[in-house]
Amino acid sequence: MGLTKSQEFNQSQNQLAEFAKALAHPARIAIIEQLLKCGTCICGDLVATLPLSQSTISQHLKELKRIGIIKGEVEGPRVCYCINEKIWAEAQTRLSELFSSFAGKGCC
Amino acid sequence: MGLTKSQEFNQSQNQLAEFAKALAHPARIAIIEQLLKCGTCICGDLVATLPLSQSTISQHLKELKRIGIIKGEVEGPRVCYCINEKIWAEAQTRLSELFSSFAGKGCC
DNA sequence: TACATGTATCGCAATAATACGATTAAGGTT
DNA sequence: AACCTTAATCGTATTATTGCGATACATGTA
Repeated sequence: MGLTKSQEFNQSQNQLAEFAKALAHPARIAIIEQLLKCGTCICGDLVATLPLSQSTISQHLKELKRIGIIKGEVEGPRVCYCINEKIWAEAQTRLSELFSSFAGKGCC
Repeated sequence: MGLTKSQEFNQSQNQLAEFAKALAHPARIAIIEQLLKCGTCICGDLVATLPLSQSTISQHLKELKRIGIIKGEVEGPRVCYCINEKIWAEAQTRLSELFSSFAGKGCC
């Protein structure tokens, strides 16, 4: 049917998938990298840096905001974006839990 | 246009995005969790566990295999899947690099 | 060889994501 | 108020992803 059956999986699995989805596009990786590096930036900075239009970047920012990874603060006519420390740390924790649960049992 | 402009981003960004994409669906999280827990399993095990059809699960396995996160070994009539340690470790390294590069500079 | 088991692939349908131009909105500045 | 700057949203087109049934394939077993 083409409808992702999220409701058939548990909350932990869906949350992990959401965090991963935030990182699942090179443009969003680039946005996050810039935020990590600069601490803060406005949409216009990203438009100047990335090979995408303003509307597309705005859309990616919206998606990152929806997931919670970043937050934006209105600052006059512009919006200042930065990493949402709390959610960022949570994503880190959840993902590293997943990775570290590998016991290296080897293959068949 | 709808065409992801991967070629406009660097290899590191694309690779990170690919690793994240592997984890960006609850079904694939569930598959990976089962592999982490059991060490190894066949497609039929997953079909018994997950709320998805055999063909859909086979597709997710194919995607995970394409990215390299898992590998499959033919074992008689069945295929034995397991985590590809090397790639798994690389994904872990790359992702934790990203997360740990946060200096906590705070927002505007 | 005929059959059973387990997996991959094909074909299709539907939803989701990506991207852009144009427009709207919101906040300063003159 | 008129205008400029900046960002968000709308509308649309295109590609990607998800999902399933049916079928093909591959490998054992009777």
